[in-house]
Amino acid sequence: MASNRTELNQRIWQVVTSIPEGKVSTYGDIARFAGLPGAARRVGYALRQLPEGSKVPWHRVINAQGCISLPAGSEGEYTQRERLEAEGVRVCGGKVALREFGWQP
DNA sequence: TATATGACGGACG
DNA sequence: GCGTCCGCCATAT
Repeated sequence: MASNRTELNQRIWQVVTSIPEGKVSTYGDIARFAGLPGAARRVGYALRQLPEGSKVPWHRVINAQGCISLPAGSEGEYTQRERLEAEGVRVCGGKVALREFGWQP
């Protein structure tokens, strides 16, 4: 058996990869889909460990408020915003309209 | 074993 | 709508 850490990361990444292009999801929802309701923080921790060049569309993951959780002005925040807009997800005032782009299985 | 931390979420005033 | 506090899970030290 691999460590829980590896399995949970794999499971979380799997869910994130399942998000279709042009849609976004929240940490809490992902945690729920991964079988860990309430472990939103754990999702953030897993995404933080993602290596560059991973095929995981981590930019489609935002917080329940529809905002990018990364520090404003940081490289990650910039990259995420650019990628979302490139996929057709409109980011107004640093916020995303979950009513329209929120992905639900 | 205990304490602090984190790309969070929800409740409360 | 905004700022604050507490709870959740796993990891790191």
